[in-house]
Amino acid sequence: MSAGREQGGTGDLEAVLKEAGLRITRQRRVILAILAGGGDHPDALALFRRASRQDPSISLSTVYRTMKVLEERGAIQRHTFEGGPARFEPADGVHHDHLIDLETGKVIEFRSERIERLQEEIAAELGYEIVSHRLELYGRRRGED
Amino acid sequence: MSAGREQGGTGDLEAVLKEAGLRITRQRRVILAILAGGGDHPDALALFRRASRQDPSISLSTVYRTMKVLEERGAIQRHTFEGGPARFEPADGVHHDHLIDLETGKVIEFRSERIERLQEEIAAELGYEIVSHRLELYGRRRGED
DNA sequence: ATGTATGCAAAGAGTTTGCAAATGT
DNA sequence: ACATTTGCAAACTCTTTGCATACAT
Repeated sequence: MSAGREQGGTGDLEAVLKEAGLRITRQRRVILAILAGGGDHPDALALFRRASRQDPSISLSTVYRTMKVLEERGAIQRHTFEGGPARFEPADGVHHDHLIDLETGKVIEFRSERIERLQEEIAAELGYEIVSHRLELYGRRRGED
Repeated sequence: MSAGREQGGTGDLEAVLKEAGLRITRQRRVILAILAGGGDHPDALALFRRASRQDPSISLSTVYRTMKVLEERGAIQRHTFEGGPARFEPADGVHHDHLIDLETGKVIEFRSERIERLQEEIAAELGYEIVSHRLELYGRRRGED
């Protein structure tokens, strides 16, 4: 099992847009920078608030539209954790799962080859092939409370 | 790994309400029977439509309210699969995970002790204890398409 | 110059809630 | 009898969309 995340450069996401023939607008530049630099998993509203600080003209619609475009290109991932709104993170190529701290909402990433393999086996036994999957652990720090 | 579900009797859910000092109304009786007898994972609207057939006076609010009450008592589970609305199933005591057929939306239940154990290990390594978790495989039948 | 992206306001899906009337115990 | 539950409509949260204007290329 492994945990942690590598910071992707800001340019990665802009490159995705450029290569798709899409435009790098002032708003998108701001949003992408936040997404690439945050290292966390903000929802649309959080993104909007952070972006507004740098450019008060940005609208929530643009945040959503930008997320949609990036998601379609596979440049970001959209997660819908229990209950809450969708949260976004830059796709770092390697699939990983999430542990959500129930007190703080903080998200810890991890990856387990063994679990990945087991999932494949299970799907195969049931006669299926996996297209995608989602493993989320909701927990609290040990020795708290 | 194991798959399948056992049918719980209709009385189970009514008993939960009774023991909680809540009332068994005509509407609840209908909704609970559908839930217990369906063997599937209907969303609120599906539940509402099926219930309406037996009792056209039932409202969607009542479906939602009934789900909430049962969920609070741990008698049912609420799942929010990718994108869609919440879907409900009677809690059969033993935790299980889900494989969702992407073509049909059908849900197959399974349980893997090994995965359960691995999850615990991972959480422990990260310094957490698991409160709940969610493992969903999205796939398509092999040899199709 | 041209098509793309934007902000705004309105609409949409899913779910919850306030209220007065109905109903289970 | 009396608290609980109901149906209805309105409110709410999150997200998408139509449209006229602004902007990147």
